[in-house]
Amino acid sequence: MQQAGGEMGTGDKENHSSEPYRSVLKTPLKQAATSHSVLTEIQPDCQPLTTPPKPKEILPADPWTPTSNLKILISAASPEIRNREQRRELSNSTSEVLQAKHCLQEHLSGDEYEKSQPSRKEKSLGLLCHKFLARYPDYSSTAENNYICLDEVAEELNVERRRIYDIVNVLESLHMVSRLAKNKYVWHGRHNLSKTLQALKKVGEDNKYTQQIQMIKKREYEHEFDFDGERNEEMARSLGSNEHSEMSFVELPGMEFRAASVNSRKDKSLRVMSQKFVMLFLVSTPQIVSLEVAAKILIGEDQLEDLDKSKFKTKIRRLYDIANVLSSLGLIEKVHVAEERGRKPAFKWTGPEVLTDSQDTKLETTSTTCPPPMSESITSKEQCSKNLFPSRGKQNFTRHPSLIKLVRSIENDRRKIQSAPTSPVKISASTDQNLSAFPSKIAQVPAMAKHQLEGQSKKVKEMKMKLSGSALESNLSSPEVVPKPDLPHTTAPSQQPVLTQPLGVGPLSHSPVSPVMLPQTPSGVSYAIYLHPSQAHTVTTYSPSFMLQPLPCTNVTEIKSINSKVLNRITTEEGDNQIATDDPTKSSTAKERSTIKSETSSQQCLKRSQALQDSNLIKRCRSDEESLDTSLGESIKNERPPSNSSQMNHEMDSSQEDRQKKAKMLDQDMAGCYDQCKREDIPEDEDKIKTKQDIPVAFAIPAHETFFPSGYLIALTQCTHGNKAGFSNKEKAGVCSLQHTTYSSPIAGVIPVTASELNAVNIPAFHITPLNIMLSPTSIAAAPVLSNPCLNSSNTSSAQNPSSSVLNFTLQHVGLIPAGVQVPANPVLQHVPVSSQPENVSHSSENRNLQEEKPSVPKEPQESQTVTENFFRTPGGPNTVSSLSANSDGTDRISQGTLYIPQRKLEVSED
DNA sequence: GACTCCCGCCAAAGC
DNA sequence: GCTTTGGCGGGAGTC
Repeated sequence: MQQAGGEMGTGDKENHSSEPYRSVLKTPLKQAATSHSVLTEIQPDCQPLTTPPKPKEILPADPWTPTSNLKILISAASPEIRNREQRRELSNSTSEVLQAKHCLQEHLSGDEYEKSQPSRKEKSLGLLCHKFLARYPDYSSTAENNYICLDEVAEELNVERRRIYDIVNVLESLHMVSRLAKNKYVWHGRHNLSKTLQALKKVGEDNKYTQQIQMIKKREYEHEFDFDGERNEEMARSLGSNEHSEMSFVELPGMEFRAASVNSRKDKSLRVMSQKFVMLFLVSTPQIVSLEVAAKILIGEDQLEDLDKSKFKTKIRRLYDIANVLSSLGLIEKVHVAEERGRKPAFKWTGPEVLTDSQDTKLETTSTTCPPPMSESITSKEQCSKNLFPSRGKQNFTRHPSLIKLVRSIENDRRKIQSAPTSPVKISASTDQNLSAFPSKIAQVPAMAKHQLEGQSKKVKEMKMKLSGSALESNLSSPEVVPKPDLPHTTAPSQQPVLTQPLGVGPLSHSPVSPVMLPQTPSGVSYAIYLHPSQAHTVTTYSPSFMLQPLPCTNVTEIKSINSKVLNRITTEEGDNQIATDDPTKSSTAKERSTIKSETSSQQCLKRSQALQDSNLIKRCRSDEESLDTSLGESIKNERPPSNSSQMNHEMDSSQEDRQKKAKMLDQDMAGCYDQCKREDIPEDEDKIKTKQDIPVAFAIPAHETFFPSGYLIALTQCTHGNKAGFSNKEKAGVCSLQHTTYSSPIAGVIPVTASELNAVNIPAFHITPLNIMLSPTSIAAAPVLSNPCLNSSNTSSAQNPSSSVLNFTLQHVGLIPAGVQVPANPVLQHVPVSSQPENVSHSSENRNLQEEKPSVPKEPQESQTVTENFFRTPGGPNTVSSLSANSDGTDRISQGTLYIPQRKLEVSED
């Protein structure tokens, strides 16, 4: 009896006032312990665990047993059983319940009684939510009683009303329920879920949650390594002053909250938190959000400066509450992401895929979710959007000027080059909200296959094998034509969606190297940057807009090969799972990542940096020579129906045919090389942690650069073993991979090549010798992960200052000059304008296992060259970059040297 | 020891 | 003034 009194005493006031008997039913272990302690305290000589005096009350007909509570729980989970039990239970009087409980306590020892109680898990909010949801249909009908009385529900579920509030609040955030009146809610089910998710995603994009996540991760990294305190503060201020801090609850038209109370504490409301939490998933790619990041973002929106442990812990608690409900809804799933300091809790979005574009709501529903209407009116969305930020002028985000330029340029190029309906460009929608002008439907496609591809390294290997075989058989000169692995998720007729997506990383990857997905360019080229935690911040901080050299997205094999062999790793600090799209290749990359020596990466990075200049030069040249355009169009034609290539098709001449033949031959060589690479033993261990010194290197390339040289794909897709003379098999493989990557890339022209290099290789005047970059422990390397070969749209504005090597290559392939002839480098090419997209850099912390273990190509240091921070910028502004040769001897060649990326120094050597 | 998250205190808002 | 809501954080249970 005293125990009962003690329990009552510990109940909250609402229990006292309105739910007296309910508190009796709740049987947390904690209460037992409390009762015990109370007894001990009040009656020191009382045997806490001894069976209390048996009351003389009549034993209940249905005595409680150790499994009685479980039965109740089970019945609650099953609507039929639940209702039956509930009816029976409700028919019982309060006294009977008390008697039952007392009886149970009487018959069980303390331990037994505890064991008889539902375990902690059985009382979890998630299970409770399941029970709650079981009461109502997923899709309510008017015929049903959809009203929810909190008191009744609480009673029926034998929980405090407080817990019901937790559930209802989250459901409210998804507009699955709405408050009708005091203690009264209306059940909507999932009817509005698609709309809500769409709205949330839109809001999340508008709020630049992607960037916020990037910043958070950047801060984490910087804080962890204590790199730059000032920058940390700056970042903190940036986040703390985030204009989105005032974001209010997202409402759907017609579903505004009726009660003012819902907005009274909205700033910290579980509803708002829930919506923000969901937003993070919807805008992230892969759709995995760690609790830590989510909590920091949510806190940051409140008061970053007040960030302390207690607040953080509280936020985490709330996020767990929300996550439990969302998990019950089948929207998320708990996972863990491995980090250097151990694994961290995270959640993966398992709900319907949400597209923000028009008709757009493509929902891959979960087992419990029925597909909502496929289309939502834009008007509705706009209304919703207005609702979301009724009073926030700041909500209108403008595209960065550089992006506007880029978009325009790309659009122009697209009109010129891409006319086919199946144009890859269309498929590769930008995931960057800043590039919202480009529908991102396609960008979402990769995510759809994420789950299927995750953890399927075997599949990836098989795909690689297929690709390799295909490559051998392929007569296509362009990597784009390489048969692409069957992607289960690809629903679009065009091949690009999945493949053109940036090489994502397995969401669960936990390598210290954080893969960062760079925002896709409007043309759809996506990039992934793998960041080493210790270097993540460097590049992005000051070169926010640089982009990685795109790799052909045609197949996984290429990517893998690149990652494992050539160390095309991109290290930027910004961006974590944001823009990275879920690509099947991603998982393969993450899982098959092998360690690579930084030297090799450095080499390639350096090369690419130079290539960047070259690409610009090519662009410039292209504007002067139609032949270049023809070449570009030709490459495109190879993978498109002639009828669709309006501008390109009419210019097939003998020189082009010649080039195509060359391309075929080279492709075969490439395939062989590729095969070789494929055979190499590539570690699949994702968890191998690299030392900070073992820095993956990748080269960041301005976004513009990635678009340009698409027209030269044909010539660049080749890889000849002869070029690798002097290299070991692995080295050859690496070189081949590099070449493959480089050449097959639409931006092949971006790859820097010196005249001497051209002489050294047999490949069509365009060979890239592996560069060895010696990275300091803190240096950053970025590697192209994936490119969209289909995205041939080039930015003429960015075509500037090409290097002689590229020019030679171009001219040779165009037939303007003999293969052996070399055109002198143009010393004028010192600065290459590049578009910056700082805000677009994404960072994926979940995918950090990208460091390769494979030995890198031996470095052969020669000369040194210093590249300033401005490497990614030009004096003209954020959209330009200084060439690598800015501090060199005036030539456009980089044979060896030090590459400085924002406060990071890269030791570059060349073979 | 860290992670989870149940539990209920208690204050704000609602009626 | 009572009730409803729900923010919040202690601390127990779990891993």
